[in-house]
Amino acid sequence: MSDPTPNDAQRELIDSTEGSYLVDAGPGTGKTFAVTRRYGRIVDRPDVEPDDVLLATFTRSAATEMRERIVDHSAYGPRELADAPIRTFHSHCHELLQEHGYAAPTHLGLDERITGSTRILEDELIEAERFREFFAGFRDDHPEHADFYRALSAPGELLDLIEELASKGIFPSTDGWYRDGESHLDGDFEAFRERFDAANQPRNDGRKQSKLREDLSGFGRDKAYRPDAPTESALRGGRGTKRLDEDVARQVFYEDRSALNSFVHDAYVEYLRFALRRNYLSFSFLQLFAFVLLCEDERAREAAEFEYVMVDEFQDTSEVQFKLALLLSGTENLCVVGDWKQSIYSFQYADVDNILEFEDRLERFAADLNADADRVPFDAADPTRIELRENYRSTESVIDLSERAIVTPASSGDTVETDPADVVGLSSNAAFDNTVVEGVRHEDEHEAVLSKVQAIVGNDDYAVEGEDGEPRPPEYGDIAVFTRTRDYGRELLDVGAEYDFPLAYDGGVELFRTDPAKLLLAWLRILESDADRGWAVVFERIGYAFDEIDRFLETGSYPTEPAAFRDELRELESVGAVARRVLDRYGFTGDVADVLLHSVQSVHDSTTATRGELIRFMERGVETGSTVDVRASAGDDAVTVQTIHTAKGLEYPIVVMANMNEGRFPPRAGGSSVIQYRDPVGLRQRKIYSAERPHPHVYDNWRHDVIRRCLPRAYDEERRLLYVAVTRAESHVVFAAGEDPNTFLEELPVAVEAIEPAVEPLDRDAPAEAELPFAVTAPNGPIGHSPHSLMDETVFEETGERPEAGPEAEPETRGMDFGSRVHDFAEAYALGDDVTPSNDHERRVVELLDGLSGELHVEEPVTLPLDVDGRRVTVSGIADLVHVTGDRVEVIDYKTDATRAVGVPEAAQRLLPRPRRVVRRKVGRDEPVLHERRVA
DNA sequence: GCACAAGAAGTTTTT
DNA sequence: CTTCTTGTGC
Repeated sequence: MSDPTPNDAQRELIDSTEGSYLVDAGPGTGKTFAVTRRYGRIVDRPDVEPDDVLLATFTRSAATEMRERIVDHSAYGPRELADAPIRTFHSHCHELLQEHGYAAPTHLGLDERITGSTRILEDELIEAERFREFFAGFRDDHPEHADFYRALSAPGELLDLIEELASKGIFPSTDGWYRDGESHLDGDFEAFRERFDAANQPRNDGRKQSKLREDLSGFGRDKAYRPDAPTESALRGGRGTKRLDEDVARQVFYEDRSALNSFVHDAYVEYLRFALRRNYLSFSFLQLFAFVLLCEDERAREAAEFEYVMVDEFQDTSEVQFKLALLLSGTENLCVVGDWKQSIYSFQYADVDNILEFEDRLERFAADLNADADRVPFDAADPTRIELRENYRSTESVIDLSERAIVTPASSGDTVETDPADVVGLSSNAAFDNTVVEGVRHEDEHEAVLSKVQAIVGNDDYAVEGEDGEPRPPEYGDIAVFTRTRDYGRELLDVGAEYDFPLAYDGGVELFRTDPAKLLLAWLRILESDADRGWAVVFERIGYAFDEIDRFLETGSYPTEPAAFRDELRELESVGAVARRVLDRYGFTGDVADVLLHSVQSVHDSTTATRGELIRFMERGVETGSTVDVRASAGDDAVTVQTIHTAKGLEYPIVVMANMNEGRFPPRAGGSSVIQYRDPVGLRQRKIYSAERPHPHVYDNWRHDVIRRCLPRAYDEERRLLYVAVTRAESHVVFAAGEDPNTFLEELPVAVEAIEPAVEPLDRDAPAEAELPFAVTAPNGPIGHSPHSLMDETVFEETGERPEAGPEAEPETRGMDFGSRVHDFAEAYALGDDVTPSNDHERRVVELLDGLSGELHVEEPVTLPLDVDGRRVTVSGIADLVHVTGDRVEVIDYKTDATRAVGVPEAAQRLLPRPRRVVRRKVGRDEPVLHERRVA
């Protein structure tokens, strides 16, 4: 890739070892090459040892790669560099705490200690479990925060908030907030007012109302505000008014948030204590304590300081990581390397302003850290900027396209702030430029992609550079298909499997929604309680018809073979052994099965969960769609299918950017959290619960509704995503869309051709989507939907007046407790168990369920719009199985174990989904890479 | 050209 | 929860 002889800019970076540097290193500019050479140059000096130089990376694999390349080019061998500080921020913090961190918690007022046995909890799923456990105890101990428990829909929401605060360096202490944390929570009115004013400017020379006023059209509709909220017309003024009153900024910014602050504080600090007592630290807390340690313990700081600090992929760092880099710098020799255009990890708390506003932040953070002690250099830092402009990967045409992409609007109302002139332009080093940039379009998107790929393979028009530097016709392995979402990738894989198309998926799989997981869950349920919901799955898998299954379950006399297998499982000691036997029984041997085994085993080991808890853990995994990574090994001549995020850092001769057919973009994850932190307004609450009324009542926060429209969502990250995708390509870029190309595709200089997919489907009758495109009538009531929805306020809204009177002694009957109790009741009732309602809520549930008789529209996952008293209520859940026999279709929801059989209109029968094909793929001998995480 | 309302359709990414 | 579309009315 990059030439062994550095170009001028690389030379400058390599040679400039003293002082502060901000390096703009675009894709393919030989960044790793230059950074590793720079490192080598520094440590090869007689007075410098590897221990004097910190090279911080974002990922372990990047650290490994750096280390290897340094070994190749410096006087040091692998052994001498084995312990050199070339690491991720996280592992360095770990190291630091091991060495000096024993008393770190005391600086926050905590009595607990960090010891050699304190473990790092890497697994987010397990952390979520732990947090759930913590929060249950916290609720019991702190009844004073009851209003907030009602406000949260799940504890995970609070964990997310805590992690976000930690990523920004906002920490609690036992008697308040650490350093100036509280001021961040309170926000910055002046900064907010600037944004308010910007959004409140009338447009078109004053002829048109401000964006803010327009967005607030319909203010309060479908909302329940407290009585002190202004009416829509009071807020917006009468018709023809062009802007909101200036004073609104003040009104919405200032509200009493002391109870909120104190709730978040208490939960935060107690969770820190809980984690320490359980002897574990999460990734975020690792950084939190490292920061506190370096701030408070001068001796530790001095011992931890480096003469040289380099940070790779700086665009991916969080605020706290930036500050850690400063604290770890004993001199001004700080060099950060990155590319703001490739910052696509904001959900991971990466803060693109670290690099975009590097100079400002450097000055500000250094001043903050030095406010009450002399902690870091950089008092008068004047960082030098170095720009790497030579691109060794892509053709000029591809680079041009990418530089258009980074300034292309994502939607019609989107304004691009970036000035094209501010983008550091790259120049290509490619031997030849035969680049094809084109778009294809057909409503059968997947087929369109596949047939386009077929048209490219072996086609000289799409020649790529061979090993010898000469053009050669492309192969499958030269092509990568990128998508923004995992789902699209999996769909493409499913379609590809029908044609035996050589596709290799690389990325996350929704583990607990796979067949192996469902069967394992079923057997665990059988072992736990001989549960019908377990047996039903097992019998269905064997192939029994539903009436037969019903008979088994009713009589309790099971076929001998599965019953014998159950007895065999009962003999096994460990859950791991059970899992292995179950997976063996069904011949699940692929990557998914391996990862499942590992996952189940590790959860069980590390939380000492009982089997029952493991079952609930898996159930939650099904509900939340937890994913684990499965990486296909390269080598085979196959097209790589992956998300853009997964593809970052990689390169392919030909890139197909699929799924370019959505003009709209999804709301930001976390946007729906009830309690959230946002710059510059601090901690805010979207919904407010109040115990003042006889029945605790939920109000929407009108202030929040105004505030959030002053902080509009920017599409910069979508643009950066597109930029990352395009710059992966060496030679050719193809965009693929469905019927309607999105704004990106329309705005880019790409000819989009409507094509006829040439891949002949094996089965013309197979529907493109697993959906029953017809309405069916529910035979007798409620069975078959998830009672989850009964937690939903709308159900109560829709079914009549909310309960006014009631036992006042139950202030916590709403919110989570209420939800789960009603859920349990509803589930039991829906399943026909012999339960009788014991309070008004449950009576209401019975009334609701009995009253359901409307039309059912079944999809997968299921969304069931039901008519209740002529009004529409949406009830959702997951259908695990759509079973088709002849002219009947049966829908099962494993969670409720509910089944529903309905007749299918003849005309619709050919549209029925076929049983889902299990796609299994060889992934070579490599161990599957396991990265578990939650998906909100 | 602008204001306003209502409906429809989209509903992540993962070190 | 957001954006886009459509239709009505000033």
